[in-house]
Amino acid sequence: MGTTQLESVPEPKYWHLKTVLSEALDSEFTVGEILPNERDLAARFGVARATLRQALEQLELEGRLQRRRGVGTTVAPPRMGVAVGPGQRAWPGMPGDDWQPADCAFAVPPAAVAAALETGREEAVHTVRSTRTTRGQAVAAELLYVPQASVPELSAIDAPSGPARARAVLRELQRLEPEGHDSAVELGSARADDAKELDRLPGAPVLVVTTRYLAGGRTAALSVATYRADTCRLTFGDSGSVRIEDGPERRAS
Amino acid sequence: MGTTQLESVPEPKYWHLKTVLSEALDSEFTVGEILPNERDLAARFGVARATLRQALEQLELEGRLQRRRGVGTTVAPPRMGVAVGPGQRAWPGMPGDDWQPADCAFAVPPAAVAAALETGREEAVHTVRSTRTTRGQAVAAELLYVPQASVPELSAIDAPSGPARARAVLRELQRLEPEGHDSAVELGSARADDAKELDRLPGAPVLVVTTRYLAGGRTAALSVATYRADTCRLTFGDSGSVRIEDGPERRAS
DNA sequence: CAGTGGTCTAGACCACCTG
DNA sequence: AGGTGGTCTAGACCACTGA
Repeated sequence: MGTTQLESVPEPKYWHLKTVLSEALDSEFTVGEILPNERDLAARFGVARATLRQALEQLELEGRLQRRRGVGTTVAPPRMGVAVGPGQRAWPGMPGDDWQPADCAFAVPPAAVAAALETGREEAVHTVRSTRTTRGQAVAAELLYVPQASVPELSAIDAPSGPARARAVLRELQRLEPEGHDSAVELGSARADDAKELDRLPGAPVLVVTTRYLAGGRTAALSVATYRADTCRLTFGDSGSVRIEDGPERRAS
Repeated sequence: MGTTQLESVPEPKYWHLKTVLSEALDSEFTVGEILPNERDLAARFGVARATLRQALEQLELEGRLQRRRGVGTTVAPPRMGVAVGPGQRAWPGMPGDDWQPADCAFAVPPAAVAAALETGREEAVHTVRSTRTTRGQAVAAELLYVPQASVPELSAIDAPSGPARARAVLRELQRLEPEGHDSAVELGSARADDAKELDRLPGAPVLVVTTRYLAGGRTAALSVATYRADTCRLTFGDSGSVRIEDGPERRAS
């Protein structure tokens, strides 16, 4: 059959829509500008609102848009680079980092954490909750798990919880000799509590950075940090960060 | 008003559904097992198919499920750790890495890449396309941009494209004195070509690792590697990788 | 060819924010 | 109170896989 198949693989509407919108964002909008609302946009492009939303969701995932319920959709600024490698917070609680301890508890951690710490299944550990703020915006929430064995000097007679306790745990931790650390990054979705701290809805995409701190031949502490995937670019490395502007210049129409 | 508000913030159906399914996956399914189809599941839970799909999408994003059109939904194995830091491919083309060069072109790169390489806006660079395979599965697709200035010995008289050319570029690159590199990780969605190589649909969530290779005080090469976010956990660090099993044991029902 | 997940529609109501 | 994005429904058709 000599039929040449032009456009034999029609791309989905939402995909085409995303491309069109993306180009419009580059050429006709400035950072912070608000877009027309979803119902208007859908009508303008002649698609159902759900289809338009599929395109907007992708653009938000890529950090191009920011949507807030009750407010509207705005053009997002370029993602900010956030250092997570050596040099930045080589050891938890180092001065000068932008982490703010918020609270502390002494409780049995999730089984996965207990396994990594090599503690018993029912053994309680110090759990420090912190928040990382960059340029005035909360970008990450962290849970730091510290076995009692790592901070033997720490007595339970002080406040068993609260910010003061959190700082006490970090202070003790710093007295150990750091022997290094290693990290892993993976995609996740924000739990309800993390979402609240990050000013996002539950289920928002996040980059989960799991870091193991080594001292005395053991895992002295384990950090699980949850970064906003929409606004952050995590930088690793020994000599500054890669600075790739993401796309053509953004101009007003 | 003394009305205590129990359940004043009812969680969305899809969120509750996700929790229920997640627990079921832990307790009643084994890795690789196929779930009932979406229409059956939706009926079983008494929700619309779109709502059920919202829950499945989240679970897939978290690497718990794997869905394939025409086939079905299966329980995904734990994510595999993939090393992207020092030690693994300290310099592109090192022997023993699991990257496979596929092709090469000599073309003008995207503006963002040209800026990072500090090349002219219209200056063509060598562009090597590679694929990374781990345990028999394609996990990443990479574009490596190499300015002509980094490989001056390379003449254009050999094959201007193809796998042989790709290897030639990498070979020349290895002759430079590596001075380090730095990387950044961010969330993205797969372009059509990357999606095809990774056996995913366009728009699938990916982790984009941008690495700048330094030599002679300049950026000698720039790598943009696209990793499957659903199946990969990227590991960095100097002493092995963190191995966090993600959740309770998985058993058959 | 039957069955799967992927796309799309046209509605409805809800939660949240701001004036 | 009015407008925004977020959730949900009950359908329909399409693209792909495998027997």
